[in-house]
Amino acid sequence: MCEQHKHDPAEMPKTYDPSAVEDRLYRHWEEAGYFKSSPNPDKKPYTVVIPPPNVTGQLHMGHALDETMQDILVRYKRMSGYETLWVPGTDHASIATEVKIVEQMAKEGLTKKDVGYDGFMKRAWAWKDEYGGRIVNQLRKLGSSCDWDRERFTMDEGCSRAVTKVFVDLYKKGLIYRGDRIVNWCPCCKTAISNAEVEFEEQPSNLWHVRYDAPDKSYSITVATTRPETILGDTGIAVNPKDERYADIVGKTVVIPVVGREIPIVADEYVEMDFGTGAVKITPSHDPNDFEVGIRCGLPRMCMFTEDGHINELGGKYEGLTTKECRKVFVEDLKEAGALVKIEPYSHNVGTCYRCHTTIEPMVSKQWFVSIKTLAEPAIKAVEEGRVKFVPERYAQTYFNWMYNIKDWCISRQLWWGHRIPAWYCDECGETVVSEENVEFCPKCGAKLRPEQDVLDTWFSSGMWPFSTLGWPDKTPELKYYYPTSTLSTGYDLVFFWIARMIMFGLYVMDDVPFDHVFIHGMVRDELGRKMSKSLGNGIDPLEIIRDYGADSLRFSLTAGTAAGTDMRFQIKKVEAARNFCNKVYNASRFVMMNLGDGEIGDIDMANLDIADKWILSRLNAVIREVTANIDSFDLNLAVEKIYSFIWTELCDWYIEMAKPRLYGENEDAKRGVRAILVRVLSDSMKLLHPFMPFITEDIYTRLPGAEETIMLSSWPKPIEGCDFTEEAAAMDGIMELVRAIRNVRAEMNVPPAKRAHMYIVTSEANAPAVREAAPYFNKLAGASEAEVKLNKDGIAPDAVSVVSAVGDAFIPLNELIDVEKELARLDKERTRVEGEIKRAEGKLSNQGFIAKAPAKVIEEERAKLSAAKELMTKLETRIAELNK
RNA sequence: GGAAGCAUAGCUCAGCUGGGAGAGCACCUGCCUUACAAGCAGGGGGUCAUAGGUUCGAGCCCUAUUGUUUCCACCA
Repeated sequence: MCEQHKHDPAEMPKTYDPSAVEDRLYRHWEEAGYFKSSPNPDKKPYTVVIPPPNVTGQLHMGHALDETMQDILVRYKRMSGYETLWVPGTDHASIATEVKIVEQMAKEGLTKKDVGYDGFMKRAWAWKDEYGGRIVNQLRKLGSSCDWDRERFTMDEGCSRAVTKVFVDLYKKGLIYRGDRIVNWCPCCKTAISNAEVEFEEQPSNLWHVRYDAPDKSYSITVATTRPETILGDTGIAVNPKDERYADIVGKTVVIPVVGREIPIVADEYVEMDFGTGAVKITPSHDPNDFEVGIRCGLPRMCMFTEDGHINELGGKYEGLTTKECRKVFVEDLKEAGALVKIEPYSHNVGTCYRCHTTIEPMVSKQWFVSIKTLAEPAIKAVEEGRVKFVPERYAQTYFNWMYNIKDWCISRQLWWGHRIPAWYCDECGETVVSEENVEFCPKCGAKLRPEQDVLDTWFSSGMWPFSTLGWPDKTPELKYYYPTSTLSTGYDLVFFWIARMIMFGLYVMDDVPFDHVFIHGMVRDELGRKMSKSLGNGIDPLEIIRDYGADSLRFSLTAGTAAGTDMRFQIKKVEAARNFCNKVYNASRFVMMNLGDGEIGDIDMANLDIADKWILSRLNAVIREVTANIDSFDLNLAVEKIYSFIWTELCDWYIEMAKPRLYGENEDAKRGVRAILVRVLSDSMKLLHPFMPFITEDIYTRLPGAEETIMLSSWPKPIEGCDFTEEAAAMDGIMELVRAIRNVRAEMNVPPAKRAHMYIVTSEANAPAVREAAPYFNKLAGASEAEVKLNKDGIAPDAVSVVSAVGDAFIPLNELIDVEKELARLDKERTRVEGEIKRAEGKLSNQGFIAKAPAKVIEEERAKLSAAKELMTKLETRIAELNK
């Protein structure tokens, strides 16, 4: 027995120190192989793939929240008997990582050109090797129970093969094509990006009204534009075909001011007659709408910008200026030429790059696209049919909105870090070869092929994450057993980027959804509700919180008090509250272990339970049921709050106090009984809490007698059979209410806490057995020297302080202390409260509608409440009359 | 322009299928009661944004309004 106590509880320090526990336990778990999983036909699988963090990233609060959610589910399912696999890994994060490497090189005065492709890739892999392990170790600090043997990287051999195979397959089926389209161009990253990667920011600007004259000045037309510099690339002016103002000049030409080029006036439905002047300049190469108009009206394209956002050689004297500089100069020139009609202040949305926040320049260029509608259709259906469920449900709506309006996906990036597009071009005959294998010579003409330089959008590979990590394209046992995965947890910001792509690829490649549930959480904001960001400097480092308070406290603070899917503010006060809870849990367990004695801790002796025992066991059963149901429905906040209040209030504040008299007493049988219950209740509480606070619960659990090797592989608690003592538990609740009432009176009458008093509890025949059983607890809980249970008031001094309650009345002769005025005031307050209660209940019961339509159970409860209240009122009035005598 | 969320105690937020308003922190009072002062006991504090509606009954369902946040679209 004694050796089960790994440490002498008396030597346990008074406060819990997570730093002494967490790293040691994690190392032990990992070494013991508790996180490992392999296909097991005897069990149902539960699979989670981690949203792979950027390989060079650092752990932030968003990760902390995300990993905590996943670890809670994974640990819960593992304890519930599932074969549970959590696949960890990292994302190469093409553009994000490349931006960082370019920045790093800039510090050395180097550019990509200077180091060349090979030199750059060498640096990139070195960077990956240096920082790739960092975030993964930070995930360990949180307690994440991932199977680290299965760690993957989006650019590892297997994932890369998956990417190539899917690309080639889509190409062969005609679902990937290459063409000149208008794309979002980031002049800073020097690459095209997808629509999803553009963020719009409202910026104050102007609406410049510019007049275009006829070649012979016989007519003119004025347009309004927010981007005057693109006038250089104008190839037409468009008006609405119904617009009578311009009807007679449609088909004629005007001359671009300053530039001098002649362009046609065309008619297109796209133009709104009542916006601006009703005439729009058309720059097909630099505006998505103009691009479409250009196609419809047969206007030529003129690309004016270089890839780094400067005016190119077609810009004449403006060549070499940035678009911003050009705007300034060109507007001056327009003014000088007398073509600038007016400048109107105008605020509008400007597209920016989600990585570097540089203003996006829409530009026509040759890019690769996924023909997305074909993939989107089954993905929409899967969610409509509930094969993928969003939690909370409303995010399915967000998903549908995006999917219904989805545009072809630009997947090529003019970057180096990423999966190279498996395409080759023949400059001799113009052939394009797409192949899984490297090809050197043109199959048509035999000339040497030129390989594609572009890489794929990073989300192309992460979209395959749920199956590429399980071995696809190989037919692995893992793929067969673990796919589809179970729950995918992530923030709502990734619904389009990632979730949608995974569902599309999953259905296309695997012919099955990638996961059953998408569990969406919100963003972690700072104390003032602002986004945490580098520029604001308001980010809070989870690792610092872990260092100062422990991972358990961090996890608790991220879980409690926040509903799923909503943003939360990070408050250090919440972490402190969690830390205090850890300490409470720790001290409760210290108390239990200090009082275990030397004998063996047996099973709960069902034949010798007293009313307090029955109460706590009933409560434990209820909490087990509720917490289990809450986790099953993803209400993690409700679950953890219930465990919190069960442990703190019911176990610590009440049951442990009620256990003390027996533990400190002489009766060995009673001691044995109460010890068994304490151990069971504490042990089950630790299990319920374990998914949320893995470290402290393991630390405590493994010290308890009868514990298994580790809590994380122990079985999830089930309600104890035969321990739902409805009546006794209700009676105990009544007694607790009486105790609270007595404490209240003592406090209000300023009775010194140390002052003990003889008490009489007058109760009914029906309640007497329960009250008799509970009588000893009044000593400890209500400051009684003795509590004498009686069926009437005979022999009780008439001036004793009285406390009335449903279960019985307490009388405390404190003659020297009683203050009749005060006592009357207190009773009067009580009477007002009870009066209200009677009025409310009577109101309900006299309502015919209520009687006729409310469920019988509700009516019955209401009747019971009314009679209890009336009984109380009688007692109160009697007492008030006595005192007034 | 479209959509969604939020509005509950001084603060930050819970409140599951409608049946007597909760937590943490803060505040007031009293306690070092041999698990815990990071604690214990007691207390004050809310016409649940506003106006209607449905219902026997609404913080919860419906409609409108106001405020607020976010997402999507991007009419120059």
